[in-house]
Amino acid sequence: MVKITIVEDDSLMREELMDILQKAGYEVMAIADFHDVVAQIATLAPDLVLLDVNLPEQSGFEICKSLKLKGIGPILILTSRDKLQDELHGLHLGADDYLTKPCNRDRLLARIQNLLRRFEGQPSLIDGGSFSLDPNTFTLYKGSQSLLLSANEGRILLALVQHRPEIVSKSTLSKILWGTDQYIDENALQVNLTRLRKTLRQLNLEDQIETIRGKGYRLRG
Amino acid sequence: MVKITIVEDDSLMREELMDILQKAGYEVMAIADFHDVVAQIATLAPDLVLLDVNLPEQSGFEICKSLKLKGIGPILILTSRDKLQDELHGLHLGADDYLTKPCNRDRLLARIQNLLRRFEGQPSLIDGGSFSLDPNTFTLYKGSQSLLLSANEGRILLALVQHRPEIVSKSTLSKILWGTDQYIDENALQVNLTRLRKTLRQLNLEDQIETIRGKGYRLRG
DNA sequence: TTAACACTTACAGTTGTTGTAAGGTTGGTA
DNA sequence: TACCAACCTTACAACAACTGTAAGTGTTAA
Repeated sequence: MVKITIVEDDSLMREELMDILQKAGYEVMAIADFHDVVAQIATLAPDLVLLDVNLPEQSGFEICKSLKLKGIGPILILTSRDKLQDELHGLHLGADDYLTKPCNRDRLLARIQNLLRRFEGQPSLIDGGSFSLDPNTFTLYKGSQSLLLSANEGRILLALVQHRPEIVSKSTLSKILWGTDQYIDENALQVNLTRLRKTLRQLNLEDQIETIRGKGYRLRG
Repeated sequence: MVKITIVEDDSLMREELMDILQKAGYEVMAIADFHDVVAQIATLAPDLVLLDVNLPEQSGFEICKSLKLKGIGPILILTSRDKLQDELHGLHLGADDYLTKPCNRDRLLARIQNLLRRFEGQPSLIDGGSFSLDPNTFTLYKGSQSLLLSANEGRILLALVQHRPEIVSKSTLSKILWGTDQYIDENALQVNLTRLRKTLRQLNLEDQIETIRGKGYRLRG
């Protein structure tokens, strides 16, 4: 069941939206308390957020920005009038789509469907700053390019991405590769790092991995 | 340099769009010949397509659909009036955003920026209906799951996806795998199909490939 | 200058991918 | 029901990719 969270202070409008969405088969939750909206939404973990920009406590734009920073899903912004400034502002803050009130039922549902489709089929890639990594198949993406990492390359890079931008010790990497940090084969690890760097060179990402002498490795950014 | 391709038959409008985009720092290319637009765009490999739906030769919607099937995106659709039906139709065909003409300069640029940002980190996956395929690494995605196909498996599935839902003949597949349809090794192809199906079973996608006796294979949907 | 640390390259064992071969199953037709 | 062509499955060996080992060459900081 697809979950949608509505953030709208006008109770009449809110009821109408809930009604439309529920009849369309969505599981709808509305925010009633406008303190700390971002935390509430994060807890609800909806598949889509319907966000009015005119709110009592906090600007909808602020909320939009915070949600995007937390990597929370598609956001459809609602605004009362066709304010161009509002629209531009919202888009720049990372809103995924924009709709003016009062809104046509079919248009609303079409926009929502479109957003959900866009995000649903998307794999859950891990953000590495200037690239993304599929943690499952170790497919590496940069812009529209993609390439495959071998199992060892992928496991090392994944560890680095997950700890970014902190240092990952050799013993940690050793544990990841061979399940133990007891008897580290320093050289084997080294060879695998060389191989990873060589592969990353294909996407001009070689200098992303930084060596911290005596400590380990880390990803820039 | 970000490349944008404009598909617009009204030369006045086209010039204006080109001017706006060039002044904004984009590398702009316009389609002049409206035969086989999709192939032209594929060759240009733009970072974004600005597509008018009212075209002489072929419907903009058809082009939109074909582009999406080829994994080319993002697509910003232009339409003359605020036709709700056009908008809904476009969104359902996978357009990524929608704008009415005549369009405000700032709004156009904001929409484009937004689309580019959205797609920047994103890999260009090809939509296979209930799954997506990275045409480069042959990584297969379904929901949040992903797995890797071998080279042969990937090439077969890619061909099927690109022709969906039409039938792909054995000789076509043979040409894709071995560069020739002259001396088809029916059995070798068959074995590769069995292997692909077996792999797809892991994501419950096995029955996606349908056998058309005497003709070839096709993807459902 | 030196010793510890970091990096590179080549080689061989292992694993995964692919075409071949041989036999089984299915579906339309008489 | 019996037949045949089309389709499917499995096992095997040749081939390519990945990985650890070994034996070196650079680099850094005291």
